[in-house]
Formats: sequence, structure tokens, C-alpha cells
Amino acid sequence: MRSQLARKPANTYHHGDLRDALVKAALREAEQGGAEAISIKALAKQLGVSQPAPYRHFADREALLAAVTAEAFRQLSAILREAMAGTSKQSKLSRLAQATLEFGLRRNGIYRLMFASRTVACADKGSELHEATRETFSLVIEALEAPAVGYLRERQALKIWAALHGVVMLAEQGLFTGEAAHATREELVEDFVSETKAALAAAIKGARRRKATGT
Amino acid sequence: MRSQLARKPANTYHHGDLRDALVKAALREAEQGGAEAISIKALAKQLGVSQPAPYRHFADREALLAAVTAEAFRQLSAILREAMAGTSKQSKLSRLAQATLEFGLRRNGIYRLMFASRTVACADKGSELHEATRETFSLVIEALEAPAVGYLRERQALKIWAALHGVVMLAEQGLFTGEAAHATREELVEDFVSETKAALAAAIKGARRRKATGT
DNA sequence: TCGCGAATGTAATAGCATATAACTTAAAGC
DNA sequence: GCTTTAAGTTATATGCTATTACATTCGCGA
Repeated sequence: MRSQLARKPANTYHHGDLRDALVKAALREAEQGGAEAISIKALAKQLGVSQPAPYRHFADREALLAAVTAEAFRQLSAILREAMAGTSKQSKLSRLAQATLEFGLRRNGIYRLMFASRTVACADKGSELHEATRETFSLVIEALEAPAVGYLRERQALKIWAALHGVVMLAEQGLFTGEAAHATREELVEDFVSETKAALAAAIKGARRRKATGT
Repeated sequence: MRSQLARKPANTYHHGDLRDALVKAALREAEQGGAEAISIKALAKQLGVSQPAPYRHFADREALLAAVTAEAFRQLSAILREAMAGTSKQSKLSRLAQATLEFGLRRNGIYRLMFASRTVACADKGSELHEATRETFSLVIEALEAPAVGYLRERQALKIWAALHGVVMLAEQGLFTGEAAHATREELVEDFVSETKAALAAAIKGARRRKATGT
């Protein structure tokens, strides 16, 4: 096993760790241009192997994209975990939210690969990709810092997660630029964060009362 | 000018309305598979013209996608307008929101073309596509049924629009299916709608008070 | 109504990408 | 050390985008 991003040395036959190198290189390509920027042929050339070599590791282009997307989710998870562990005066949820926004905008090609393609929807339950997405979502639930009361947490996690993605989406469409910039993206995210906190607090209170009064 | 979806009759030279036929046929192809399902070659064959004929009407594939996307936005506008004009007991905003959700899920390929690709982001200001997107967004503002107070309306419109798209996105990812179905998509949308109404009412009240007291 | 220019379509072809088949090399296990 | 198998190679089929050079028809002005 050798360094992942390396080209194959000219006088060798085997690359050493082509599968991993392909995923890493593809991720770099997708950074700007998204899935469309990923070309098996180009990757093979880049890594110094023949065109069909990648097919030893991935059945087809879709399989490579799935692996790349899974890796992207793992990277996002790591970023969110780090953000949540931060020491700024903001709440965990706020830090997770702003980190998600930044990821979505700065690495938009990868972001589109993760959330705007059909790759995730087509992933089998139990697959590497499916697990990676569930892991990421579990961080959102964790960031709520709320006790498990029925499905209240999950519902609020779904809501804030959805809202965040909507903001990234509209930002990429340019709805926050020019004359339409009636609010910054960060402001909107912060709005959603505080609404989520309020809704969660109210819902938990309500649930406890119902439980106490036995209705 | 002949029927738009028609194949070119075998014994004729000119199609009659190839540009329009291409857009309509491409839209049909994209219904399920999104932008990837649109192939110039396949469309030409379908319409009974030679492969390069489409290039008389569109500089390249991107230009065709832009035209298709613009048409899709016009169709969405029409659908939203109709929903808003409906007579159900729900509010205009609620009807617009649910109609958007339904559009996003039922015609997901087209939806991805509209919101999850870079086509809109790359559209020039003043272009057919840019105008079509602004038109659609103006309907969201209209659905709020709120007076123009500074940029309050626009801000709330951005928020609900973002939230809606997030819900569609996560729904397509499968986050509402199986064990994770802790809320229906429709419920979440309704949540966002009522939060928007509340926020809007509060914000308008606050703005009026500030104005009255002269601060 | 004739004719000419512009618009629209066709045939031929270059170039790039995915993917498969048949063959080769070297690594790993007994 | 020999064999099995994983991993890489060359050659090739197929499909798509896009361009060039050529053909046809539409519409408009003389």
C-alpha cells in the first residue's frame, strides 16, 4: 500500500492502491464541476494507468460515483464533528449549521454530488454510502442537544437539515446576490437555527406535560 | 408552424418547428432521468431529423438545457398560480407549498434540472431563463399575502422557498422512508408554512411599532 | 412571379467517453 | 517453487457531442 494520490511509477506494473487513489482523485475533480467533471479516462491518465484499469475496482461509473459520494459524506461528518467540538460561544447546532453552509458553498461540486444527484437515493440499505449518510444525519440529531422524546428530535433534525440544504441550494442559484440580497445566507441559517431551538423546547415541554397529566 | 411534438413527415425537408419540438421532447425525457437523460442524438432520432439538425437552434447541449429549464420554470409558475387560485380552505401559501412539494417529487427529474444543476446559476441576467426563475419566485412573495414592509416579505419568501426545496431534496434522498419516517413530508411543509406565517406577522407588527414610535 | 439570400436540414467525420474481451504480469498462499 | 488469482494492458465496439461542407426550401423584394 503506497501513497494514495500517487501516479504509478513508470517502471512498475501494479499501482499499489489504485482504488483509493481513484476515489481521492475523483473527489478532487468533482470539487468544482460536480459529477460531470469525473471522467474515468481522465482519472486513469492522471494516475498513470491504462484506461480500463479502473474497471478492476468499480463495475461502472455509477459505482465509482457511489464510492466518491460515500467518502464525501465521511469528510462532511468529520468537518461537522470538528465544528461541534469547537469552543465558540455559539451553540452546537449553530456551529453545525454554519459549517454545513460553508461546506455546501465552498465545495459545491461535491455538495451537489452528495445531495442533488440520484446516487444516494439509489444506494442499497447497508451499503457503504447508505451508512455514511446515516452517520452524517445522526450528527444533526446530536447537535440538537435534546433528550430523546418520542420522535421529536428526529423531526426537528429533519426540519433544520432540510432548511439548511434549501439555503445552500438557493444561494447557488444566485437568489442572495444583487438586488435580491435581502438577507445574507448566514442570517437565514441563524434564523432557522433559533426557530428550531424554540420549536424543540416547546415540543419537549408539551410532551412532558401530556405525559405528566396522563393524557 | 405545426404541432410541436410531431416527427418530421418522411417526405419533407423542413420540420416546421424543430426548436419547440426539441424543448418539449427533452422535457419529457428529463421527467424521470434529469439532465443526464437528455441526449441530442436521441432527440433528433425521435423527431425524425438528422443528428446535427438541433445545432441549428442551440449552440450546444448547455443552451438546450437552459431553454428546457426555462420552460420548466414557466410550467411550475403556471402550476403554482393555479394552486394559489384554488378554493380549498387552506391558505394561499399552504397551497403553493404543497404544490411545490408535489411538483418536486412527481417530476423529480425536471425538478433536479431546475434546482440542482448549475444551469440557473450560469444564466445571464436578462436571459429567458433568468426571467422565468424571477417570475416563479415572485409568486412565492405573492403567496405570502403580506404588505411590502422593507424587505420583510422577501426575506420570509426566501426562507419558505429554501425550506421547501430542502424537504424535496431530503425526500428524494429517502430520509422520510422506512424507520426514519418520523414525519411525513407534507407535515413538515405545513410546519414551515405556519412558522413562516407567524414570523411574518410578528415581523410586520414589530416594524410598524418601530415606525410608530419613531425609532 | 422570378430569383436570391437566409434559414434550416443532411452527410461525413473528428474526438472523446464508457465499457468489454482477450491477454499479461506479479503477488500471495500452499 | 508452483499455482491461483488479483490487478494491469492492448485492442476494440459503441454512443455522444460538435464541426465542416453541402443541399433544400422559405420568404421577400424587384
